[in-house]
Amino acid sequence: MNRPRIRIHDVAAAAGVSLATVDRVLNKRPGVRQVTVDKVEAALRALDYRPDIHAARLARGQALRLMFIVPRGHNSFMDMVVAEIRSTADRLRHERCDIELRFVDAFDGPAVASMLDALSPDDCDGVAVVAPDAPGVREAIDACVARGLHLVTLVSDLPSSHRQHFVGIDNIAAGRVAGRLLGRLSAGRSGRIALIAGSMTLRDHMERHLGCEQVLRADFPHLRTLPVVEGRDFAETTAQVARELLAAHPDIVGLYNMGAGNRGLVEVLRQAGAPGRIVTVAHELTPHVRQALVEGVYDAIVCQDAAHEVRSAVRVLQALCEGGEVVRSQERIRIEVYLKDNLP
Amino acid sequence: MNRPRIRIHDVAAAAGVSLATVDRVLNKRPGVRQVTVDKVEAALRALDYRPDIHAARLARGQALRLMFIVPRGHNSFMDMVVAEIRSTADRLRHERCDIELRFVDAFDGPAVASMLDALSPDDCDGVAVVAPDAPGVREAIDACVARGLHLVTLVSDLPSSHRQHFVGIDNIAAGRVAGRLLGRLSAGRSGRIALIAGSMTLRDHMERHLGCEQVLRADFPHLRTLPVVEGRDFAETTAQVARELLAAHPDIVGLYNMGAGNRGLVEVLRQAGAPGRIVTVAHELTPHVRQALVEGVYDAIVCQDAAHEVRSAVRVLQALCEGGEVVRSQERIRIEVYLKDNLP
DNA sequence: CATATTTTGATGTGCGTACATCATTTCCGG
DNA sequence: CCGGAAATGATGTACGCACATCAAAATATG
Repeated sequence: MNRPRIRIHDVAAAAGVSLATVDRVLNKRPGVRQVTVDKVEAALRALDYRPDIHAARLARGQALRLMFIVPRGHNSFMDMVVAEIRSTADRLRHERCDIELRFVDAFDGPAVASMLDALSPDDCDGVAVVAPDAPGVREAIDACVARGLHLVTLVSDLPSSHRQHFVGIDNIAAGRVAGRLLGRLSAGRSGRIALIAGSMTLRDHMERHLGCEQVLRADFPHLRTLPVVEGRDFAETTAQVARELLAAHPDIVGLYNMGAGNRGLVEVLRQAGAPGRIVTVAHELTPHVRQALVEGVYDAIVCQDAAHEVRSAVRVLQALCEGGEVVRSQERIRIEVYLKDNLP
Repeated sequence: MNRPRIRIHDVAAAAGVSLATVDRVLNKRPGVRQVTVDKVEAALRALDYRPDIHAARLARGQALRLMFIVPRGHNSFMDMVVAEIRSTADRLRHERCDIELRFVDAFDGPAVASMLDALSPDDCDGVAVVAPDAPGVREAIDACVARGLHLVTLVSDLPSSHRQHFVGIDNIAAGRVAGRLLGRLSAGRSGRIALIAGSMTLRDHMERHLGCEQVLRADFPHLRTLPVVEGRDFAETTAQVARELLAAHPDIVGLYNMGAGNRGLVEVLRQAGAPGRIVTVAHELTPHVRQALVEGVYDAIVCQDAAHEVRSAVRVLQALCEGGEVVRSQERIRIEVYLKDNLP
């Protein structure tokens, strides 16, 4: 069961070459004939050699340098992401991994693109970027990867790019969950479902919308959605549009906020004094949302774990940079559902 | 921002002692005066020294030996736990961490106790045990810890013992979630809630029962629970008691299975042809449960992530054994809720 | 066949810690 | 103030790998 560890020495012996040659193959250094490369690789596979990660990092001497690029600006969820990046950076400083955090103007595509364009392998080994779906960003990502940087997208994906991994959730599925919660929690009543997004142009909000509509149309035809209104992810704007919605449509039985701005929305719902009458579903477990859930102003929250996402991004980048392996099950970000009883 | 790493050398210089003395303090070796110990520890704190984990593991030479003790027998959830232990063991073999897996007769207290009693620090450095609430187990755990072994409980806790950590969920809260789901998903109908547990003597099942009753009584008084029946966590027994329940109580509007045996229960519900009429909530996302959720036979699943629990146990044991730090937020096991739309 | 070129071997160093040994200093009681 | 014990310093080795250098061998080229 517990065979002794395989070291480079064993591989060299098995392949009938010297340590130096195995080293050249392992680190893709030039000056080895193809036949020899094949021999060594065969031995590597046969013995299932895997480098001792600790010895490797120690020997490499230099720490891994990772870069996180996130939107600046006040959004409780992003605040949680940033906080986790900071604390993870703090912890990993002692594990040969330096993490730098850079902010870019919220969803300003060209700014993100030019920040990515400015990165070279001299600056860092890997990048995690919250990628807006804006012109030029995809090209900048592809160029980064072509330059030899390792890159993952975080929270917001750009599937058509060459990013090596996406750390985040499937927002269509998240929208479906929200839709089903609205349908099931509204106890069979008929009426209108109000939909609030941050902006129509945000890919993730639109995907949530799509998923929600899918489920409502298919399984809850007695619930009809109102046109999506935009809260711009600001508390004040969201409060304003929510007030207008509630005033204009007395037959609203459910409300789904696909974006941020929950502080404002919660305030309006509290004033409306309608907890229990309108089923409300929102995203992300920020402090205000949490409070609303406990009070019963919100019924359910669909959520992604910001801390898990950051840690996952770091692990994936480490694996990419060091030629390690990604444990897929560990890196799958869950679509979490919170009721007042399972708050973490 | 990026101060250079602090090494033992720096600490020695700051404390005005030699490397050897710092080493003695760090590794709690004897032969250092208290005043000197204090001096060194002050320097350690002042410089915020943290050992380079990679160098440390490399130097330690010997791999960490962890032991997992889990109940033998067929339970889909435990199968998932075991599978994850195996795959984690496989991965960590190359990271200086050996994991041994031992089985003990399911919930046979004395057997668990004697297995724990037989362990000495020569056998392993840390233990994770699925601890049944049986006579002698608590004492055996306390003795293990007293012997210098590091020990965490997994899935099933023994809060009164000296275990150093519990990896698992709060089952009362899980029961509350189930209760709220039953209440909210039953769309306001009145009637009876059927409750099935594996056994009244299992602490976690009883805790779930407690939580569920709390919520139903407080927030859904129109739903009245039936006495708990035991399915013994076997598919056949569970099917049998479920059949009897459904036959005896035509006014059942909801059913909560707190234990295992879901394969049998699903079969009965399918035959009863009542999907949509009876709200059903169960635990753990095993293959059969998953299928039932997709079909609509089950409405919601309350769940803990077996893979996460195993990885968490390993990380915590590593930290305990190596004097590292436990990242609490990372090790909090979530009470997950699954609908058909957010299946992983 | 001689020379140039490529490929391979031999060998060494450094990473930061754990752990061991032995020499030296400090301390304490008598 | 002496002797023995305790405390501390000095030093070295090992861990497994990355990376570098130079010599030796194999191969290619004209």
